[in-house]
Amino acid sequence: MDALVERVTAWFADAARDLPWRAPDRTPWGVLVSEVMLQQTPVVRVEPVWREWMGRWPSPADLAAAPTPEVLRAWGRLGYPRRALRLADCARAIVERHGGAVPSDEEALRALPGVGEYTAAAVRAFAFGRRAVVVDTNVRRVQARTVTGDALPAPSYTAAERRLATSLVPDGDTDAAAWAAASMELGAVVCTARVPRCDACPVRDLCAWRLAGFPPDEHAHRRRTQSWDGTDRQVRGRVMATLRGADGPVPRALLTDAGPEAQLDRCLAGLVEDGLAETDDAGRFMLPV
DNA sequence: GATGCGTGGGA
DNA sequence: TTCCCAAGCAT
Repeated sequence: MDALVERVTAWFADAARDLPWRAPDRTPWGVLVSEVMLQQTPVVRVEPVWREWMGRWPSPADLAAAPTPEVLRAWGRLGYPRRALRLADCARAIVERHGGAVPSDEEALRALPGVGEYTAAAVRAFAFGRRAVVVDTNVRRVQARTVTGDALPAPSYTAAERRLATSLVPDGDTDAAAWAAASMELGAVVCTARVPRCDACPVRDLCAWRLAGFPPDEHAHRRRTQSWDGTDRQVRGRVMATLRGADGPVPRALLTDAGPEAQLDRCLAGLVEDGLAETDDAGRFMLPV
């Protein structure tokens, strides 16, 4: 197991992508912002938004004071706009609870809006260089293949995976943080889900999945292909795109292209409920002030 | 523990 | 074209 960690870490020292939230002048806040934006959203789409965002709101206090419509417009088309609201809530919580400085304690991080097990660990490791068990979808896949010998991890994160991940993390802060970054990077650029680049892998000779002859994914039948066409998500996305692009309040009549009447009303109510939209006295819709 | 939640690009 | 899926979280 040591060889796995050492070699992946050594590989990373050379192969790491040059990302702005990894720059020497990065801040804990910048790291936190990147982690939230990267929740289910690819690096290539996050990078330009992150740069714009950090130029505009370089500290938690800056974002805490930002008007919500500007926050939602700056979030743009990253997807899951509730993350933008939570990030603003998170900024306010950091100001109120921590004097405007991102905490390094994992429990305090976990208590922030939009920060779960993964993000708290990632911020601790990447922003503060401290030891943490950082397990994202990349790490799960790398573990599943190199150690367990499976093509892909189970659909949901298991206790066994957490135990294995914990056992792999080196003792010291520096080594642990390096392993976190390296294992994620390997999964992101080499040990990819669809077409892994095994010839570029630093640990192909010890990979349990390869040594077993690349057995197929045993969970394939359980991986539900998430339908998209006609979903509330699609309708909500269309409504939000319209509201972001509008200068002022939008009459409901201008939103009917988003979906069937009943579904539209359900989605509008949901967006208001979620704090992503508001109505005025005339019943028009807009981004929440 | 299962669901709901956006979006766009690559195979 | 269709399908898959990308640094998860909250409920």
